[in-house]
Amino acid sequence: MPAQPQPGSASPPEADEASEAHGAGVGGMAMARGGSIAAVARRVGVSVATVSRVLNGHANVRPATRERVLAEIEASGYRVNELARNLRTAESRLLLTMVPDFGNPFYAEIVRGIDSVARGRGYFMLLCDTGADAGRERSYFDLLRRHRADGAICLDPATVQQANRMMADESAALPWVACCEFDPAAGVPYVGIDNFQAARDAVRHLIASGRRRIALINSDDHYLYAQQRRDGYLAALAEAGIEARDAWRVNVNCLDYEAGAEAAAALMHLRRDIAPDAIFAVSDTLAVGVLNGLRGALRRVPGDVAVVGFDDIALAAQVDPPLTTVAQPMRELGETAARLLLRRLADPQADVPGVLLPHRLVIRQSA
Amino acid sequence: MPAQPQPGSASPPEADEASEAHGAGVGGMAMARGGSIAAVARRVGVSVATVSRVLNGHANVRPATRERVLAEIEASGYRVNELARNLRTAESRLLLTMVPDFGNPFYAEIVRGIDSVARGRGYFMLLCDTGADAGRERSYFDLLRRHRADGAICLDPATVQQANRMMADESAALPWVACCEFDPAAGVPYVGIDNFQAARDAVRHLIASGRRRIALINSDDHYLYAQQRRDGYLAALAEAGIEARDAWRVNVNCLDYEAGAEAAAALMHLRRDIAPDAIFAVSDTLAVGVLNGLRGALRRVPGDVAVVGFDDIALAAQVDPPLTTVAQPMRELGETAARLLLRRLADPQADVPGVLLPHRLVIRQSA
DNA sequence: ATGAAAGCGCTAACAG
DNA sequence: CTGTTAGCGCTTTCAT
Repeated sequence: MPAQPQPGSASPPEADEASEAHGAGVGGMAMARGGSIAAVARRVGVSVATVSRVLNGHANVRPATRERVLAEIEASGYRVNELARNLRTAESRLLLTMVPDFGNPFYAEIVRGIDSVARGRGYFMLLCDTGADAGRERSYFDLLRRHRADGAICLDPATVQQANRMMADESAALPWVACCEFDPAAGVPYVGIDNFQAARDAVRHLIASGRRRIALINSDDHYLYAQQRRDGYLAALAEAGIEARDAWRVNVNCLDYEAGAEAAAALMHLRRDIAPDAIFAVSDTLAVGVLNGLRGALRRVPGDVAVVGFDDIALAAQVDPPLTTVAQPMRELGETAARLLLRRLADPQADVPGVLLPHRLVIRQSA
Repeated sequence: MPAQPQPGSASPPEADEASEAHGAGVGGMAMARGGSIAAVARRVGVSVATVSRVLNGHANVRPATRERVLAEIEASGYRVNELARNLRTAESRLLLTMVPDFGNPFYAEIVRGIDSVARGRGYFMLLCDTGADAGRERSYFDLLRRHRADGAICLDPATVQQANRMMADESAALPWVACCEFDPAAGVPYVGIDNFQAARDAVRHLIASGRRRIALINSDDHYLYAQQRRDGYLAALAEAGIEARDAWRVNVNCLDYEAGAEAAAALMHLRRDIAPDAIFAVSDTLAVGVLNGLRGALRRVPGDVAVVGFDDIALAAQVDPPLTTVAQPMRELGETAARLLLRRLADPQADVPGVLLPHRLVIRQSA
């Protein structure tokens, strides 16, 4: 490697370059150490094209020239201005992720999966908590149209449905993928699990262990995933010849602990002969709340009431008793969503498939 | 409002505009409905400047003209290209948030606070999980230098320290604020709590309720916040005349449930006469793990061992027994961090202060 | 292998 | 009140 000035002793860039077209004055953008690509080019004595080639690792640059450019970049601390690059290449290299609530560990883990593959492919993540401002005037998809992000992944069931509804044909044209909540008929790439089967598996387990009065704490029935899980629940009851009582079904509009605790408390107020001896909650956070609500109602788990959750977040193994739950491959869900989106971005023509990932019933001690 | 074409019947934009300099061909950027600002201007019969003025709500546009422009924008579905705007205005309107682990509800809630004020001021959030790729070659602060984000908020203690160390003077020059982990001497704006006091409060509570053999499960002692909490712990013991045993202090390098459970199990293996009758964990996630570890060791909480956590995440109130903990104003921490950063961005000269927010001991049933 | 030059779409002087 | 115009810093033909 050629001799270079020490980083600490690097001369103040541009200090005496009178020919600098746009100086480091107030408001100018070239205030960064190293200035613009033009400044680097001039100092090295090559053209901006050459510097650009070096920057982007193009092959057709003589090694000696490349070295000189690299040395100057190193010495001056030059950094490419991605604002300019983005305009020129017409891409932001940002992926928009819409999540209903990243306080929920389930979503947090999916987001992690997205982040990991995105970063590996040179993209960063724009994160929007859709629950943060429900009364928003504009669609988050506008961020795509305004070129703020190149593509989007939507984890929010409400937003997924709104998208499928509001932009019947445009929806499929925009580069986005639905994650967890999806409508195969919408023509939008998606990744999720077989919610019907998963719910049926859970309820079958409850039935197999002798429970007959099984309650379902579900999220809003407007959501497809909620409908599918409800249907799986009903199917399991039906095939066991158990009459499904309306009183056993409660819908909550929020998946937090309190909602689960309240729902469980309400369920325990049912007449003694129809009071549930099992509760299936469609989210582990809900189920943890259920455990708490049951404790408040002086019920033992699983003695008096068995509890099955959904997702298998890390917390599920920590509570008392450890939660039996339907595991979703959260990490893979996020990774797959990102990969599908990236594939779509690489080739807008490619028709990206919908993919279903396997779920798994994890039996611990709550049921 | 003047008559406008229905959205559904809007004519296909640019379809027959031969004079379009850069068409909607492959690779062109103006493929968005409505084309570029120039296309809108031409269709309305005004200059690009006028359209830009309307777009940006500048006052000096005749109402009639404004209406015509607005109508065309509405009809064509034109959306401003933020890539171009960003280059021109030299700002990305993105805030970078670095978090060590957004699976931890503590950070998730802070991030929410950041997101909420950022969005309210027209900024979006670039979220990076610093734990995701520890062996990264480049500093996340490079994202600032490359103009990928206008400013940064760092929630990761390791990254905060690295920043303070690696860029002694440059650090203070970059627009960023430290959150939760901070060094007042570094000259970097920050927001956090008084960790020393908070820890002392927690341990004093334990002592006041008759505990004498108090263990501390702390994070890595390299972190300032860990040192401060340790000192608060030691101070409380000292003022009560309790000798601090080394065996009572365990450091973990990860704040997840398992780490807490393991630490608690280890602590319960101590000789009977020095086995702790209380455990103070510096994070609620750790404390929840402790509860689990204690259960495994057949200890009762708080009967045999009292437990105090830190943060007061929503989960704290749900576990059995409900966790006594030091509450941090998570939401406000995030909001304040964002506000400090935004203030710095609005006026680079302004010297933004460090701010300490109040903590509060929440007494539930674990201690 | 290298350079000259043309913009990407937008904002903001400046001029009228 | 409106238009003309000069770039923002970069990538990328197209020449040489």
